[in-house]
Amino acid sequence: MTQPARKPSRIQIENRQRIRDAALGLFATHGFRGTTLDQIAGACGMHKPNLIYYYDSKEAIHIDLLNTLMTEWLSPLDAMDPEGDPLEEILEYIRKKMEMSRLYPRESRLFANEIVQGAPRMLPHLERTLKPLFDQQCKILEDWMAAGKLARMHPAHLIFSIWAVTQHYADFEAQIAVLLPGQDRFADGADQFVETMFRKLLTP
Amino acid sequence: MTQPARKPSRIQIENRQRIRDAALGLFATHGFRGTTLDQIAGACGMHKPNLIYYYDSKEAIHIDLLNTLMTEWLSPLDAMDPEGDPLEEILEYIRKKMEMSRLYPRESRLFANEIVQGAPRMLPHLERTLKPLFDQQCKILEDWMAAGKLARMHPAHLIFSIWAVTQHYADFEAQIAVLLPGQDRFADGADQFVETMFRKLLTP
DNA sequence: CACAGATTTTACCAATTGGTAAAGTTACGA
DNA sequence: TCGTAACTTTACCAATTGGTAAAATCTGTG
Repeated sequence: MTQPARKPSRIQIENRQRIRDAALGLFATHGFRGTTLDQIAGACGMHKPNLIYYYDSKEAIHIDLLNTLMTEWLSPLDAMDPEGDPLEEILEYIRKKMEMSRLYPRESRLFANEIVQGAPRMLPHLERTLKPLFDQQCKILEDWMAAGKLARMHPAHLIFSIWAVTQHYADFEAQIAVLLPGQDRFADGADQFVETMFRKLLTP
Repeated sequence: MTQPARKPSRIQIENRQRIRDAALGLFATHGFRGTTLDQIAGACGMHKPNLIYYYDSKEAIHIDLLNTLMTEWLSPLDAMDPEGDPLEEILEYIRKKMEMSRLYPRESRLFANEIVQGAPRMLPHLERTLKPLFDQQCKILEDWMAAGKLARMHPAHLIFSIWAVTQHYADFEAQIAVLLPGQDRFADGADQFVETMFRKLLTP
């Protein structure tokens, strides 16, 4: 499966990174089929066959991106502490998600693309990795609500709404840019709005 | 621009509709470049050159879909009445948006695809059609807040959050299906959660 | 029915695209 | 510094794809 085998050389590490970086932006905006190997090659100053030297196929690049995405993407959710202050734990999670939309919009859009298209290459990942984590966090939320520390609501839909609102700023950036022109979409009040919104929702 | 010219015959009307219906589903899930004319032809039981008989090009089909989408998509937003009860007007808008996610997920995903990819064919539409309507609705919201009928908040971000949460159920359906398996994603409590969420947020 | 125009089908084409073969070049340890 | 393995480049290919030409067929109307 992996191609040149054993110890990746310095050049291999660097060039694979260059390829991933170029491919990430292209896949995120044009989708998998909308991106050509020539585009990726051009974006990272390499020749097409050189890509295939580092990755078996175009699909292999995509899969590699989705794999690394999956782990890094979920880390903030994993960090919620059942022993911490419920409201602050959730608000901190929301802050991290907003920061990710600001710093890594390409990753957010890559994920959005994959899910909108029915998650053809991610369904197993979602089942094996996301689902258990999701269930676990739902349980934590339920316990907090049962203890009266949070307003009662459907925990799954709460998580969905957090994902929806925070990722919207990355995924629908083009639309927001039209509707709030000239403004910094984040500095402008998005963070404050989102924090206020969920604080109001969650306070018992 | 338009091809066969004057009065569209019965057959033309029917077949264009068949083409649009097939293309909508395919564009929504595979994106523009990820969809082939052969796929569209196969999905509506026609031959490829027959599509070109009714539409000048693949792009013409896509543009036609986006045009009709744009008008139908915005109609619920347009229906908000400045004279009505603020909370009920907004909640009714939210209900309509949830219903649209339930009834027309393909349209929602087509729109999402287009925006995630930077709205290459919709930017003018967004500027000319959506922006004025958006500004007008923001003004209405501001007036309601100034009159103390709604909690004070940034009206633009309020609208974004409504769009984000309601469209999430259509656009991320594949993810939700994994996380809430076997359940009807809408009947299960999405509507109730969303209504409660925004009622709590908006109540002064 | 007859027939003109509308519609459908078959055969085809040029460009693009993912990928390969193999020759050339570079980096690096002995 | 020399040789070999790692890396890069050039040329190429088969399949796919958007689209065309034109023959075949169908439809509605006088």
